[in-house]
Parts: sequence; C-alpha cells; structure tokens
Amino acid sequence: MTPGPRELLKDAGLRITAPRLAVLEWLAGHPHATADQVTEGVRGKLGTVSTQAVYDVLNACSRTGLLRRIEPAGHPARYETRIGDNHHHLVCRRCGRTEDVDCVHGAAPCLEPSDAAGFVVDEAEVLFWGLCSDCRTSEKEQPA
Amino acid sequence: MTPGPRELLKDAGLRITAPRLAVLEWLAGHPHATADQVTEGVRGKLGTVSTQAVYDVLNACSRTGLLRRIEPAGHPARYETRIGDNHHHLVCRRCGRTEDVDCVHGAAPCLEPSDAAGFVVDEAEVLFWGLCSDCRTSEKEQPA
DNA sequence: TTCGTTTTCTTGACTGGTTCAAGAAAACCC
DNA sequence: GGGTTTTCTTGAACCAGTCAAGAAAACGAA
Repeated sequence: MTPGPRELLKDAGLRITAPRLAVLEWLAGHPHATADQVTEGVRGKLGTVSTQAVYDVLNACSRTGLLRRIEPAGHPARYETRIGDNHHHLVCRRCGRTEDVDCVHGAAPCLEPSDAAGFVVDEAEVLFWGLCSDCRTSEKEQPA
Repeated sequence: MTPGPRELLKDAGLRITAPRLAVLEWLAGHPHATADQVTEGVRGKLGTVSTQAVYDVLNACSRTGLLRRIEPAGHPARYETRIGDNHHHLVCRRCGRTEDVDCVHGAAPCLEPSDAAGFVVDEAEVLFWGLCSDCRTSEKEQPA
C-alpha cells in the first residue's frame, strides 16, 4: 500500500507536525490547489495555521520531493501529491484550472533536448495551454 | 528578405514609434532578454524611455505575435523575436539564462495532449530545466 | 498642411503572491 | 526530562509587473 503522510515525512527526514500532516492529507484529496486553497483547507482541519507555515510546508515538501509544484505563468503556483511519474499538465489561461495529462511519449523521462547547449538538464516540463470548458462557455457570454 | 521592425509593426496594425522600433531592433540582437535588460538596451539607443513604455511595447508586441514571451517560474519574463516555429527552451534554474532548443519531434506543433479533459488547447510549452555551464562551475566553488 | 481623433508615452502609486526576520513553541534524541 | 534543533507565529518587506491620469505624439481625412 502507499505510505501515509506520516511515513512520507519521516522517510524524507522531516519532522512530523500537525500543519505538515494536514497539508499533505488535504492535498491528496485536492490536487492542483493553490497555496491559498491549501491554507483554507488546512484551517478547516486544524483551526488556526499561519500563512507562513503553509508556505514553509509547501516549500519543504517540494524541496524533498513529497510535493510537486507547478507554476503556470500569470497564475499562482499549484501543488500536487502525484509525483515520480513525469506527467504533464493542462492549464486554463483564464482561470488557471490545472489538470493532469499522461506523458505523450510513453515512460518518463519522456523528453530530451536535441542540444543541451552546455546545460545539465534535470527536468522536462510540458504545459498545454488552453481554455477549460467552463471558461469557454463564459467567454461567449462575456468576452474578455 | 525578412521584414524590418517598421514593416512588422505596420503589418500588425501597431503605430510606429521610437520606443517600439528600438525595442524590436534591440531584441533582435539580444534574444531572451528580460524587461529590465530591454529597458537598459533601449535607453542606450534612445536616451530616456519610461519603464512603463517598455512594458507596453513588450505586451503589445507579444499580444500581436511580434514577440514571444517566456515566463520561467521564479525568474522574470524573457522576450525573443524568433516566432512562428514552436521551438523550446532551456532554462538555468540558478541564473535564469535561457537558450533555444529546436523541437524534438520534427515540425510544429510537436505535441498534442493525450487527453484534453475538455480543454481547447492552443499551445504546448516545453521547458528544459537545468544548470548552465557557468552556474555549474560556480556551484562547485560556492554551493547554494 | 492642418485639424481632430486615437493611440501611446510619462509619472507615480499600487498589487498579489511569495519571502525574509525575529522570537516563541514544539519535535526530536539521548 | 533536558538540551538542541527545527518549525511555527507575527508582521514587515520584496519585486515583477500593472493600473490610472494626463501630456504628447502618430495617424487619417480634408
């Protein structure tokens, strides 16, 4: 079975604290949430948690690989617990809604640059930009 | 021959002004520059230009397709005049240096999402993250 | 050319997501 | 349980980029 948040934190060498458990648990059920949404969700579980604590948790977990952070240009960052398979993302230009897309070319890592220009590449990020169905509807009614 | 900035602006229906010409000319010789660098470069040509004017030019030209804007997470946006072929980019995590990479899978558009989840996709963005040669060297001397 | 309209430029204030800083509180290890 | 280390709270700060109002230019027709 998949390890729970408690084990994940321990294995990553991070202390086990209420805010961390709450963030990981909440995010598992709400992928692609923003820091703001996470804060709200976690407050619903724990009562009071500072904004800073949420950012610290998100950063610590992103750094250690427990969370993946997606930062679509022009939108606040989003976080997800699905890690380890390099899947990609669909992002709505208008509302920022983000959805998973499985890798187009089989297994990870699905892309290699044709010429790395002296760079040591460690990640290939693929973002598909467009409009989600909701925003397409509302755009007809009320053009941007 | 490739059209000059003057023609490009005209064809795009944009007025021809000194700041616009200067931005396009300067960017043609300095791809992947930040707004800040563009401002400096343009001031070298024209003397005084407001920051706002530069942003306006960059935005107007991006909107009309004369410029392409790349917004790597955690770094200021970069602009380039190479447009129309969907090439990709290498980005240095440390210094933000950005380089072109030709499309890995032949001609544009080289990528389609496997499942669009109701989105209407208009662009596939590919970013290769890593460390440029300079930053690799300096990282050994002075680890982050 | 000149006028009137429309767009763009200048100046200066402001925003929003995120980070920094100091100290208080909690988790870990023996 | 005590000491150390890490994390949390509070509140200020950051920065790329945007908004707003008015002055100044570019265009198009006469």
